Amino acid sequence: MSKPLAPRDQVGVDFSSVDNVLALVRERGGRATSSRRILLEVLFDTDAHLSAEDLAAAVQARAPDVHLSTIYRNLDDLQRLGVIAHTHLGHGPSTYQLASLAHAHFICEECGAMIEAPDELFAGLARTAKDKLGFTIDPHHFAILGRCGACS
Amino acid sequence: MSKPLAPRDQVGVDFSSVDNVLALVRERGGRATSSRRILLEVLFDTDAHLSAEDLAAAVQARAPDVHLSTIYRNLDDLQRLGVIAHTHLGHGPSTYQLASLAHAHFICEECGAMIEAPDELFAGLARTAKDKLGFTIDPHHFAILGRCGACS
DNA sequence: TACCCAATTGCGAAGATGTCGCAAATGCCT
DNA sequence: AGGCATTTGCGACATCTTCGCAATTGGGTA
Repeated sequence: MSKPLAPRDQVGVDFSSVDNVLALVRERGGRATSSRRILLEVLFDTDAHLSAEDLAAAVQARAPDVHLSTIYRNLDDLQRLGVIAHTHLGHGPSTYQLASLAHAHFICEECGAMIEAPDELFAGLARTAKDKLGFTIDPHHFAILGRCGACS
Repeated sequence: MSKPLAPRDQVGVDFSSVDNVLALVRERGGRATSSRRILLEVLFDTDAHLSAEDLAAAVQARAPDVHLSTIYRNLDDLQRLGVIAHTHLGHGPSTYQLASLAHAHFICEECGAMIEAPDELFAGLARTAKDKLGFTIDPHHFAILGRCGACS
């Protein structure tokens, strides 16, 4: 399970449950290991933005020997499958969540407040960037920094 | 020279030359050291996006003993004065440039291409974020990721 | 069901980037 | 020229992430 999943191969793929994802993992030559299953259960069970360390702690609550590096490797694998995505919320560690939950973020550089935003907000920029630069933006991967209302 | 410069104190401040900046440094209780001067000369002399290591290499070409940590400290100081700004271009180290040159960036997640963009492009998003979220965006600090025309 | 082998894991080391403490050196004011 | 606060060189440390490697394990096959 090492190559990225081409978009066309994802047609009809169902990421709606841990078992479905694990079935996909096997289809791709991967193994349904217990650390993988527990990690997925944690991810399916939250809508928070968790760092690799957070996830390791949650997984280790149920399987203490799972190593942080295993978490990182599984996160990479699941990301290549398109099941999860990671986001950079300003400085600090990356955070991970189910790809289906992806959305944009505004982070206040002063107080650190995070505002989650619907993609519609980026429709205008997406169109302009496409028209003027030929660039297709991904508003999810990196947060937009600035000042929140309270701090500005 | 440890406190940030309040915006009102910047009225009329002239950052247009190394000597002017150094004069400001002194005004604020700092010293016009040679590592500071050389670093500023390097920064004034390029419009590229240089990492701390890049800058250290450039400075060390003229003063071999300047340590990387000195570069970091001087960059912090100059940033607090508002002379320079740093930008995150996707993964990898921060890059630094004169604040007067600041602009937005689009980075292709596939090929790494960087497109520099005028701020006008963000006018719509800036207004929408302000209206709907009370949030004032800083489009310079973090790049917008996505796919360039060639890769999408 | 036992076997086999590639996929995965635990573990520690190492890499990348940035920060810090401290004693020595150095601007700059008088 | 002297005094002293600022700055510097240097190495250690902090944080986040990746990697090498030998041991383990999932799961298809006989």
